[in-house]
Formats: sequence, structure tokens, C-alpha cells
Amino acid sequence: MAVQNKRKNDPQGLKRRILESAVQAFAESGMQGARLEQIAELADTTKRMVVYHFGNKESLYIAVLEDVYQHIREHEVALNLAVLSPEEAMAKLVEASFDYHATHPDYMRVICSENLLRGRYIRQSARIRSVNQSALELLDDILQRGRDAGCFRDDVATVDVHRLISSICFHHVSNRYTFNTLFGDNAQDRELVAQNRHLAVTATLRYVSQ
Amino acid sequence: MAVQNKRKNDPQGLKRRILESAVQAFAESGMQGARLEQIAELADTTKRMVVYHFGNKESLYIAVLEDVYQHIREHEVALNLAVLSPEEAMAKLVEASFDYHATHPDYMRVICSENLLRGRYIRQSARIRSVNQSALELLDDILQRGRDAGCFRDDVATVDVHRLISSICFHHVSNRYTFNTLFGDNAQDRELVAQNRHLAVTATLRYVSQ
Amino acid sequence: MAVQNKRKNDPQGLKRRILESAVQAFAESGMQGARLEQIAELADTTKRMVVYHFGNKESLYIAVLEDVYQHIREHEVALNLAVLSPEEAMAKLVEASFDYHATHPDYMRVICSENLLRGRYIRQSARIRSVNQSALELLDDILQRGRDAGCFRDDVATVDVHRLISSICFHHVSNRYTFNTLFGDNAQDRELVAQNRHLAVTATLRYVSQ
Amino acid sequence: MAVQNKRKNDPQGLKRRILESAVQAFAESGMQGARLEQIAELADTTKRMVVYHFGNKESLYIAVLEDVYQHIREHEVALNLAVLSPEEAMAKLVEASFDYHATHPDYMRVICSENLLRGRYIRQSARIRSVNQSALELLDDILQRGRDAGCFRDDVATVDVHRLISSICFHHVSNRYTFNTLFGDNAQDRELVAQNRHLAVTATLRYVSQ
DNA sequence: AATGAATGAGCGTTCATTCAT
DNA sequence: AATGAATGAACGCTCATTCAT
Repeated sequence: MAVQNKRKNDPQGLKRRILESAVQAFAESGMQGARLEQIAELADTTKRMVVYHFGNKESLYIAVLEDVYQHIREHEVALNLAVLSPEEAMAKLVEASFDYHATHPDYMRVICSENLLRGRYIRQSARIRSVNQSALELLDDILQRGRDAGCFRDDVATVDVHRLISSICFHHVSNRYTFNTLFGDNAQDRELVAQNRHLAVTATLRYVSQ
Repeated sequence: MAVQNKRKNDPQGLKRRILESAVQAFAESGMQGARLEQIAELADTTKRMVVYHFGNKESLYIAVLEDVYQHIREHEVALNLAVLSPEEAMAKLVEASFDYHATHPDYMRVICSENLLRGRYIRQSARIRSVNQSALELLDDILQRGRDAGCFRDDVATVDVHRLISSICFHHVSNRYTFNTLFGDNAQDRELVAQNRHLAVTATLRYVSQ
Repeated sequence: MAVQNKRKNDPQGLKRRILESAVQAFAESGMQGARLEQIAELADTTKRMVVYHFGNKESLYIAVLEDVYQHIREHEVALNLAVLSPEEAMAKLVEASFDYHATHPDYMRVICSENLLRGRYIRQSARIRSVNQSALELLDDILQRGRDAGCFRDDVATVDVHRLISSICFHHVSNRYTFNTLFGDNAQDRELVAQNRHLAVTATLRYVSQ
Repeated sequence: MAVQNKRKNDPQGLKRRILESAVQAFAESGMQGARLEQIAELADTTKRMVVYHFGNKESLYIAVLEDVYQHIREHEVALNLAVLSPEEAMAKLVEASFDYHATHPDYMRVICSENLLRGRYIRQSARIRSVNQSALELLDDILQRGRDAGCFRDDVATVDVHRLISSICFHHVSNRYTFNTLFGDNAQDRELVAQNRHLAVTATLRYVSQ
């Protein structure tokens, strides 16, 4: 009985399983391409229950988008960079960002898809915007400390640094297939990752340093 | 009669129209999301004729991919950078690349889609690889001249510089919707473009310069 | 607390609200087309409670049918026609019938739907039949008085007169959309109603009079 | 081979079969209640082909509406009433109308459904309106001849006569289930029909006669 | 070279009802 | 008396592709 009902009458658990399955499915196939059937299967439930708990596919997709960004930022604020010197903090932030992008390709794929939809859904969620405010605050603190210490330029905008870091980290994940097919020299994957990680840190530091 | 047959008995013209319509459609909706019906409509023909001339959707998509990369590189080699100083050449290359990305969002969208498909189709076309070889050659020449002139570092890899430039230029186009929704300060679009263009040039030069 | 529970713990009030909402919904969409969800919403409750109080959709529909016919006949017997002369009584009956049809389109729509179902549900309710007996009795009395007074024919059957009146009154409401679309001359609605009302009275009187 | 392909490559025949099946289905269940699957089955084809030939359910329904009215009017104009005396022509028109209604309950059911939809679809077809113009013209001719002959009143409007006839004929078919359940005296169906037919003729003649 | 007809598989969503408290 | 969770069945419609000329 307990086994039979293992997955019954636990709506919160079910919603969580559906959400996580949906992240996978939307990452793989996008908002339109993902199939409720597949999401249901991954969550060990039925299409019917997905609709029951999330209303429709679009609402589920928005919930996924919110989940993705919340995780990204939660990880970032947990880094505790304030105890490091500006250069060390900046380097660690870039490395952590790079690693997070690299280890969470599904999140990056969801963001790619959303951009292909011209941000049609992210625009609808005020919650996503508020969740992301921490990103610039955190970076701004490091830059300010660096300027005060005389090691960082005072003519770089916070948002530009964020964009630079994002560009390199995101590109490494999102464009890897075409870029490596065209320009890859068959290097081992591990080497390639290390090289790109180094590029991210170096390019950023050279951009912000005096 | 002539008017009635304006679009008949011109298979090459029809194929060209289908291909251009397909670029639009695949850019908008990706390989899976694009609809033959819509491509046919854009090309002022029928679904049946699209299949007739290109066999199936996948073959058409590969033809589109080849078309996209050929255009990108053709534009690049036409820049005639050899006559400029290394710094000027590098700056102009970045600016040109940035502008080309910005003015050809459809091409970038196709590349995004292809990466979401894990490069499944680009891998199948040897022609695309050969077409892209010019990119690194061109950049390598500038870097070498810069090193000879003593203004560029000799520890930067060509492919890394290409990746850095691509990252920033691509991100500006491909991630604009999410990035600007989350971190945009409602700046005018024109200002934003100018700022990002400047970021691309500056970050690249600081990365390669002594 | 009182406000919060305003609509709670009043099962009779809730049942009444559900029934009235059901009349609307079944009138709008028929037995099959009506949605429990919509009925629940109109009654400010949940689908679950509709089922709880009425068992299932069919039982609720039968309750609605009974409600409809009871109202129709209650109104008719309240006319107090016995004090009028036969002609006046007949005219007033027709006018009252016409007006009741015109002002209660929802009831007529329910009856239409039920006929489209071939009377499948009305047949199940003995109560409806007994409730309707007053209609012919009332009309029969007028006709008898008219014959006694020498002003009405003695070769018209009561049920035929009832059918004639019903036909015209019902048609005015139930067929108005197709009939007026096809044969309407864009007359003001008020004029059209007056004209049809006059037709009902005149045709009936000419049918029954010597 | 011939047998196997009996029902293939005959798009006109297929469209006709689908249309006739659709009349049945829409008559039985209305626009919303009818099922494409059932229509397809009746027409010995697939749901897919119904959509292929008619676009969607609503377009098919409109085609059915047009078919229904076209048949009704075609039958009417074929009566050749001009050769009869006004009274005979009027009587024959009413009888023919009554009989047509009685023998084509499906058409009446479709019209009922359409009125329950508030004429939403009939309004969309200009063709239906033009097809129906013959009805009033035909009746107007009889009335005019009757007035000229001195046997018909000159204060009855053509549209009112049409409405009166339609009311009785339509009611006989459309309201038979509820009316006979409530007021029927278990007469044989044949007697009942004859009685109602007589009522239609008599009530009409008494309405129009001097 | 070109095309109308045909098709199987599958999708997101809806709905009345039952389960389990 | 009241309710959140769950569910099977079905529906209209879409799509890339093939058939047959």
C-alpha cells in the first residue's frame, strides 16, 4: 500500500518532479518543441496531471524560466566574495560563473530558446526581474572596491563587465557545437574547457585593470 | 500569359526564393518549428514544390546553413584589412564583425538553433568547414603583424581572440532579449548598440595588446 | 469571519444558486454543451460542489427542466382570465403567452435543446407532465365559454388552439436569428415584436372565431 | 483494383459524401456536439480528409447550412403554384411546406441548432440570404393574385404569412417531443400529422381570407 | 517540371467524474 | 457538509510526406 501510493497524494513533490522534468524537456526542445507527454513521462505521471498542476504549457514554461534564473542567482550570491581582494574576487566570480554555465548547459539552452522567442515569456514575469537584481549589485561591489584600491579602472560600467563575462561564459556553452566544428583543433575536451576558462578570466581582468 | 507565367518555368528562381524564405523561417522557428507551409507561402509557391525541389525539410535546412556561413565569410574577406596597421586592422575587424552580427540577426538565430540541435546538421556538411577556414587565417595575419610590430602580445592564441570577438558580438544579438529585460536601463537602442560595439573593440584590444 | 463564510453552510441557498446558474448554462449551450465548470463559476462555487449536490449533470438537467415548466405554468394560471369575455380572455391569453415567451428566452432555449435530444429527459419526469395539465384546462374553459356565447366555432380542438398559439409565440423567440437574418427588413426590434404579437393574436382569433 | 479504388480519386464524390454525413451529424448533435470522427465514418473516410476538403469544422458547418437552405428553397420553387387559383395555391404551398418540414427533420434540427447559436454562422453567409429570396417572392405573388381576385385581405403582410406558415410547420417538427409528451393524447402518429397539417392550412387560410 | 489528393501519427487541451479524506 | 487531487477518454487540428498522374 505504501509502495503503491508512494507517488500519490504528494502534490508538492509531484509539482517539483514535473518542474524538473520540464526544465529538461524545454532545454532539449524549446517551448514549442517540448512535449507534455515526455515531461509527464520523465516525472512519472500523466499529461493530464501536468495540465492540472500548471494550467497549460506556457505557464509551465514560465515557471521553468523562473526556476532557472533563481538557481543561477542563488548560486552566485553564495560565493561570499566580499572577503577576497578585488582581483581575487573578480577572478573567482568569473571562474564560478564559467563553471556554472559549463555545468548547467540545460539552463543555458532554456535561455537560448527564450531569446529565440524574442523574450516573449521572460517579459511576463516580474519575479524573474527582481530575482536577478543581485547580479549587478554583487559585481558593482567588487568593481568599487577595486577602484578604491587603485587596481581597477574607473571608466568601466558594471553592466559592461557583466556583459563581457556573460558573453564568454555563455558562448562557451551555447555555441560550442558550431564553433568547435568550425574552429576546433580536436583538442581534448578538458583542455578546451581549461583554455576557455582561462580566456574568460584573463579577458575580464585585462578589461577592468589599470 | 506572360504575367500569368511570371513565376513559372523558372526553376532556378524558384529554388532561390525557397532558400531565402527558408532562411527566414528557420531563423524564426528553428529546424523543427519552421513550417513547410510557411516557407512555401513566403516563396509564393506550394508546400509540394518545396519538397519537390529540396527533397525534405532536413536537406533544405542544411542548404540554409551552408548559405548562412558562406555569406558571413564572404563579407569578412572583403574587408581588405591588410593595408591597415595591426591595431587599426584589429579594431576594424571587430567593428565589422559586430556590425555584421547586428545587421544579420537571422543568421545568428539559425546558428543558435543549430547549436540547440547540438550541431547535428552542421557536422554533416564538409563544405561549411572549408568555407570557414578564411576566418582564422585572416585574424592570424593581423596578430602576427602586431607581434612583429611589438604592439601585440605573443601569448595569445588566434582561436581565443576569434572566440572573444565572437562571444561579444554574438551575445549582443542572441541574448539581447533576456539580457536587456533583466539588466537593461531602458537606454535608447542606438546608445545601447554603440556601447556594446565599443565594449567589443576595447575588450579585444586590451586582451591582445602588450 | 462572517464575510468569509457568507456563502458557506447554507446548502439550500447554494443548491438554489446552482440551479439558477444551470438554467442559464443549459439555455446557452444545451445539455451536452453546458460545462459544470461554468455552472460552478456562475454559482460562485466549485465543480466539485455541483456534483456533490446534484449527483451528475443529467440529474441537474432534469431538475432544470422541471423548474422551467413550473415557472411557465405558474405564470399562466395567475392571469385570472375567467372574469373576461371569451374574446378578451383569448386575446389576453395570447398576449400574455407571447410576452412570457419573449421575456424568457432562456426557458425557450432549454425546451429547444430538449427537443433536439428527442425529449429524452422530459419523458423521465412524471412531475413535469402533471404540472402542465393546467394549460389545456385553462384554454378549454375559454373556448367553451366562447362557444356558449356563439362567438367561437365549435369545430376547433383545444389542443390545436394551444398548438397554434405556442407555434407563433415559440417561433418568434426560437427562430428569430435565422428568420430575421433571412427575411428581416431591418425594422426596429420594438416594431418587430409588436408586429409579431399582433400576428399571434389575430391569427388565433381568426382561427377560433365564427 | 477497381473495387479497392472505388472510393479513391473522386474528390467531388468524397466532398458530397462528407457534406451529407455532416448534415446528419450536425442535425443530430449541433455544431459543437458533432464529431469529425463520426462525420468521417459516415462518409467512409477519415477525419483528416474532412479537414482537408473543408478546412475546419466551422467551415463545414456553414457549407451544411448553405446546403440545407438551398434544398428547402429549390423544392419550394419547383411547386409551380402559378397555375393554381390563389386559394388552391395557398393551400398547396402550406401543405407542401408542412410535408417538407415533416419529411426533413434533419434540416429543421440544423436550423434549431443555428438559432441556439444565435445565428452566428448563418450571418456569415451572404449566399444563404440570396438563396432564400425566392420564398417571399413566391408567397407575395399568391397573395397579390388573391387580393386582385377579391378573396384575400389586403391588410396582411407577406412576411407575416410566411412567418405564420413557418411557425406551425416548424413547431410540428421541432417541438414534437416536448409538446406531445405534455399534451399528446396518444393518438396514432399518422392521425396527429394529418391533424397538424390540417391546422396549418386552415389557420393560414382563415388568416389571409376576407 | 509540376501538382491535387491523400494520409498516419501525434499534439495540447477539455471534461465529467471518482478517490480519499 | 465539503473539498483538493487525480484521471481516462476523446476532440479538433497540424504536419511532413507519399501517391498517382
